Amino acid sequence: MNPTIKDVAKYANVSIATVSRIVNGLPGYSEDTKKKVQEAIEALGYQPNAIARGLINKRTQTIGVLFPEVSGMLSSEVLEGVENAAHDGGFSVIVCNTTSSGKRTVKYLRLLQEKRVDGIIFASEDVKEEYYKIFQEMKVPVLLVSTASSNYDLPFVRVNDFEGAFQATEHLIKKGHKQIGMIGGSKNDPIAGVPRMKGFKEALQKYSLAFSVAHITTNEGYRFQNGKESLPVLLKQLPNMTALFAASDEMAIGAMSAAHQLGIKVPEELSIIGYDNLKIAEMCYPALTTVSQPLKDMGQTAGEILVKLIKGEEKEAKSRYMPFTIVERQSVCDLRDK
Amino acid sequence: MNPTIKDVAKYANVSIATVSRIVNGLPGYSEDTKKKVQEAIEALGYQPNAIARGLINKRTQTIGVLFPEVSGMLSSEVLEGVENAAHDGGFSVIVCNTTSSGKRTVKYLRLLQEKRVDGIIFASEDVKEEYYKIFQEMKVPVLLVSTASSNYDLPFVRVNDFEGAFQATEHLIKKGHKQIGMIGGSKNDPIAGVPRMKGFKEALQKYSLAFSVAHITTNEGYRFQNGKESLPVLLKQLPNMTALFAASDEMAIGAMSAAHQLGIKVPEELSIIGYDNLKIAEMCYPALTTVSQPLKDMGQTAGEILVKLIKGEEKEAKSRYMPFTIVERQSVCDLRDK
DNA sequence: CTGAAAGCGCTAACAA
DNA sequence: TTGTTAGCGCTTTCAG
Repeated sequence: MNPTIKDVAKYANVSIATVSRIVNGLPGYSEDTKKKVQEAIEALGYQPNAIARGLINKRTQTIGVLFPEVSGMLSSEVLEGVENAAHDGGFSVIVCNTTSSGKRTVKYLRLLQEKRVDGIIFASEDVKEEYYKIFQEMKVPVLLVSTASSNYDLPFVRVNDFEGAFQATEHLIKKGHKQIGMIGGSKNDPIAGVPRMKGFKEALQKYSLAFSVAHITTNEGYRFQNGKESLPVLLKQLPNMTALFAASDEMAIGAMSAAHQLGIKVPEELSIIGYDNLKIAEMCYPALTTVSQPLKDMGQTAGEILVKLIKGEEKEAKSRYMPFTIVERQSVCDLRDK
Repeated sequence: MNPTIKDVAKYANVSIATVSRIVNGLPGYSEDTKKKVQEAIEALGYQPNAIARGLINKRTQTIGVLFPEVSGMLSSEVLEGVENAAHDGGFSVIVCNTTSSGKRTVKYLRLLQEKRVDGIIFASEDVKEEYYKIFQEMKVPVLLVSTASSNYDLPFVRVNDFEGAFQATEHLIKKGHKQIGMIGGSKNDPIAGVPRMKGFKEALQKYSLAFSVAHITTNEGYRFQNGKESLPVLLKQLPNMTALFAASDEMAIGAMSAAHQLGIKVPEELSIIGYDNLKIAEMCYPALTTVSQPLKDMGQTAGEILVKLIKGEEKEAKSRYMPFTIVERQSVCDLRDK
């Protein structure tokens, strides 16, 4: 067994209260006893038991983070930021992979409740009523990252997707493109689906360019495969398309891959702009021009806000829109050059 | 405050001991009281407090996982497997990002010790003496994933890197390549560095092909940038190289990117084989032929073994070499066709 | 079948 | 400056 505070007290010939004070840096002892106790701690290799502390303090110094997919490149960057902020604030993070399953999410939420985590970060998924109820039961701060809740008032940290999509499309337009298509997400996705399509549409309209349903393909997910399969159908719908906006980098790269196979040159014959700025965006060829979400920063910010909320340094959580930028690489060509 | 076992007992007019028995599925009560208690639990929304349980059971149902970089694509796949296995076994996982810093690693280990985690998974990094000492102090099972310890006897789950590299090289040779180069890792890396270079070298020798220091470039890391910068120097050292083996997918793709920029066609003029089979391997163009490590499986297996060890279902942990395969895609051409 | 009570390791009054 | 003591919420003997 690990030595306990009692062992230390006995070894140093003091009471456990004194040891506790010294360990916690509270006032109330002489330099002399302090030294004695520290020697005892050293000699015994004493480590305070965080579990016992948690029981009494009602604080576990732990937060839970829920992702739909921990191995996704998007999640993992966000996670890194969260973990970093948590660590700096003296918290540990428990990761939960919901796999987008409602049952699993609820199960995890219950678990986090039993483990008495001090706060929760919920990422990239819509908040169902079920979840919201548990959040309320738990009475711990909850923060949404790269998602928002349509139905409930929960603080979030994310990018303005409408704006991001709008500017991405505008970027294409300003490069002289007039026939622009979009590989979109799901119509039922109120977070990454609808707003990005809306941003695309409104950008076209602002510049008086043609827009119809034929300009967009929708997809179940935002993966490579979705993009790859979407390109041919978009091409059929919009034969003289010179540029496209994909609602995710993975889809953009899928489209790029399909283009290669079809013998379509990127960007000479087809310009592509993505969304996310994952690490792969600069690894593919040609390197992908994309809307950069500050993923790690978003995680970090969410973590920091959550920690402040837990510590009571901040009372009301205010939502944050994070700035995005358009990162120009090689996948978009300028039509005006010709 | 959350309701406690006391509240339930009072509500149901029984003792806390009885509630405890029912909650834990132990025998010793009538159907009648069981019903009463369950109603009380329902009515109060009682959730057992895992912290209090942990204090008494000396089990937190939590494991710690340490990665040098949680946002790496390799780490995140392993993490997914670990999380999955842990969850199935009734454990939560705390992630720790060591950033390859010794100090930070030690700090985390201490933290996990204080939090009384039941086991540890240590990934992708060499085990320093400092760490090993803490492992021993903690007296919890430790499992290494995709790494091994040269100095200490710790169970691991990984791929045989020498064999993987050997077969990757052999694959190139069997496709008729004779001038083969390698973009290697670090000479000081006993895990992914040395064995892969050795595998490369011995494969060449087995087939009586030329080998010299000029056939390998070494790198600090295994990143895209390393590969990108390595290609030109390797090309200078080995001007008539027709194929190369990169010690990681990221480096392979970096080399591919550099090749594109130099106007070298892959695979027609230069074949490339990677190592890892990350998700990006099938996303790049041409899709990367590579040595596939079953990353998620490795994490899953490690998680499962650790859980068994914790539960005492297994006494001695045996190390496991996981099978790898060569995934043929489009980045290697067959010279014999000509 | 059920309850009283001890105690897990610690913190925080309250005394001394 | 120090020690005593009462819990935190739970499990687990040990009686009844």
